[in-house]
Amino acid sequence: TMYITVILFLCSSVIRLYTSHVTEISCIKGCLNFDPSSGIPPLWTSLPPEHWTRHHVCDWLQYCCDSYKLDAAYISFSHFNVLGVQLCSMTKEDFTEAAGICGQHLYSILQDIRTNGEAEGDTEFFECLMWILIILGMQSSHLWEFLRDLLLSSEDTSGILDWEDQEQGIFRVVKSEALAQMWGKRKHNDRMNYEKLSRALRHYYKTGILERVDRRLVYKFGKNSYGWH
DNA sequence: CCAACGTTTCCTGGTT
DNA sequence: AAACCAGGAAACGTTG
Repeated sequence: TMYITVILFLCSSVIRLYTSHVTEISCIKGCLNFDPSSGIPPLWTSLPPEHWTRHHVCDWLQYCCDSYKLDAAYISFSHFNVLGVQLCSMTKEDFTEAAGICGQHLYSILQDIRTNGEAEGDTEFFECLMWILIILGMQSSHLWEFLRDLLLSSEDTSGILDWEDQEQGIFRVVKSEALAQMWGKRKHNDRMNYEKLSRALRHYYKTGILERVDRRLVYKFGKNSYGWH
């Protein structure tokens, strides 16, 4: 239970963080600079260049050669048998001496990483996490999960949806149309409204996902829902 | 291509 | 009167 709760919390936070920036999964795929099917991204991507070991520097060179189609024959690898700190202190001239025209490319790539370093490391981390969640099929796409995650998130939901009694799983829809808009956004459907959302919720009564509460805009999680305690 | 699933859309009629 | 609620019926998109 603890494990599931932690995973659910992580999922909802990461997904919410992401859906606010990215509208489509394909977008996320496009942002990634590594092939998810071949495993995790190289370690150096999550570290600032200043902290790279000789090995990281080597990996980075290899990556640059592959990704930017640089000819390794022009690169004097002995010049790059250095620590990250030393690599960062190298001037553009040093790079040119070590790898000619490729050196200038490498120099600008490195400077780019250094300037965007922190943020890139962060987004990279979340992209990676996001991918893992998608691969594990943990992106909740069902309406009741969407509501549950919204209720569970510490994020300010601007009083759109609130617990009435979390122990019993009773919650209240505060701003019905705003909620419908959020759901519509998630499903890329701008024609969504509370009339239709509530119809979908009423379908849940027969499957035990929700139980009826005879109060306007109040719903209750049923025995076939989980993760809201 | 099929079928099941989870809605989405539309609707009629009733309640607060 | 506006906003909700109850479900039937059928269309729809995704997934297995």
